Amino acid sequence: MIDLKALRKNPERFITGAEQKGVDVDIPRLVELDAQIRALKAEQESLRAEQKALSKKSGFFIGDLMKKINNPTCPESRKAEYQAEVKEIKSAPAALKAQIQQLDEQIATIEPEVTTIHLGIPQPADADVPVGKSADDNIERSTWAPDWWDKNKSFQANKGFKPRTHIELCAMHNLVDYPRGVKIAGSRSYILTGDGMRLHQAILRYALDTMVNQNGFKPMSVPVLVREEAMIGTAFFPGGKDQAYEVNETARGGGHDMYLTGTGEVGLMGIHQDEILDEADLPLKMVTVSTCFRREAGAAGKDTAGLYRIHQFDKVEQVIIDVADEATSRKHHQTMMGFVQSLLQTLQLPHRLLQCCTGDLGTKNADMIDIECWMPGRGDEDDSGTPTGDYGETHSASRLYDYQCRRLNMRYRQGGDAGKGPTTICHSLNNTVAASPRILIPLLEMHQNADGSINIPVPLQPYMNGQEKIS
RNA sequence: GGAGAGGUGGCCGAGUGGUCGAAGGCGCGCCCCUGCUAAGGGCGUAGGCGGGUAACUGUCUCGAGGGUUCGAAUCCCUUCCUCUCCGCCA
Repeated sequence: MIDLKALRKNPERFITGAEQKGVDVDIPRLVELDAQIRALKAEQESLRAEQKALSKKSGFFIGDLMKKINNPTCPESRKAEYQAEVKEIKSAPAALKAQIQQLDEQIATIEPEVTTIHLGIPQPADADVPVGKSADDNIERSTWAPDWWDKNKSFQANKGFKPRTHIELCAMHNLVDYPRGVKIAGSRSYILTGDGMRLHQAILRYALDTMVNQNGFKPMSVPVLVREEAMIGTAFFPGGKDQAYEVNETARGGGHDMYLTGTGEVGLMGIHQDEILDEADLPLKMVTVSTCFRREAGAAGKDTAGLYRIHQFDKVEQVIIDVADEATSRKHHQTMMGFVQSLLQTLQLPHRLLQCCTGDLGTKNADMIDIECWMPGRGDEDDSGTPTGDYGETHSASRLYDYQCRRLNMRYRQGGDAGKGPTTICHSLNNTVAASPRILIPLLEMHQNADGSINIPVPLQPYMNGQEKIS
């Protein structure tokens, strides 16, 4: 959610920002309605002030008269007299009341539209984010590959044999059971079996442990079934509503519909919703591992085979909540990406950093860097029917300034809730640490041997009881 | 699922229709007093929105939403949440 004060001051900035992100939102309309609503409220407030003053002045008189009237010993003739007096005293505030109510109605007709437009305005991208329409306009910033891999050569040229896709490798070693997954849960479902499940757990645990033990993040277990407020607060709703599974509890008499989260970010960011944090406690660095649910609406037919695009997966997610300072936010962004890069390096996975263009940022981000791993089984096939490989997104690092925390009403100041001085809305960032089973794709494909066996990267071996190979 | 109790400021806790944004206590901050640690005294201590360069000021908020009333923390309705007991249960 953007700052309305900032909008009043400089609507052009937000209009341009929305255009660059390809978001259709009527900002001039909001500016107009905002002015209207403020004028109405100002008028209403002055009426209220008058009403209150009158009420304070006459309250005791009325109370006193009412007591006399209600007294059984009061003669009827006096009662009528008192009643007339009460009626007169009441007439002035009563008239104000009607006016106030009328203004209330006017405000109520405008307010929903204001809220709808307000929530729909995207955070303008930072000036250094390239302007573009779609993922095609994203820009590669850097690449990394282990010594034994030359990214300019084919898989065969690098390793001396043709690659099997992760689908073939999974079938070969019984790592995944797709048909039974589909039987249970429908398309895009799967069952990790045996070493598949072990490897999945190993990478998650390795990622979590690294963040906690080496990088100082606090591990959290958070709800994945949440209220709509949490989805709106974290800015996934209203825009992404069709991407989330809905648990329709109201239809069966429950209090609230619930939603399954598509990322642990929702739970982590929701923790301190509506709180005033102590500046001394910042930054908050938290990590969670959670199951993520995504409907993948609109992706029909895309990446249907394998583990790439699925409805349910597990993800280790990192977030940082800190003071409202651009330089600090930018620094955190780099640091968080650094954690991912070194993780991928220890796993010997070639990858690149991709600067997302304005059109690919999503509404809430001022900046977003995707990290993509090289997946030999993706991409076009050559003449012999062998895939030529391609990068596939495995991580996404977002920088949001105060856009998300404003919605969450998450603030900080000296001394926290009981402290003094002005409150400031926090800045937030989030970044994938590892999402599995998608990360298994490059892991299996890059570490396969000519005979189809798969080397388990050294850091994961302790999590697999010392096992070095899947064969 | 059944029965009951309750939601007030950072915390505890008063307040059942009128000057209550809310007594009192704790905590916290500043100051004073006091020659050791301790104790005492004074003042100050909610957030949002709007207006003002500012001092300041208007308004809203006592779980949430709605209603009654000239006036609601206080009355009515709805709802959410928490706690206790029973049942069930990973």
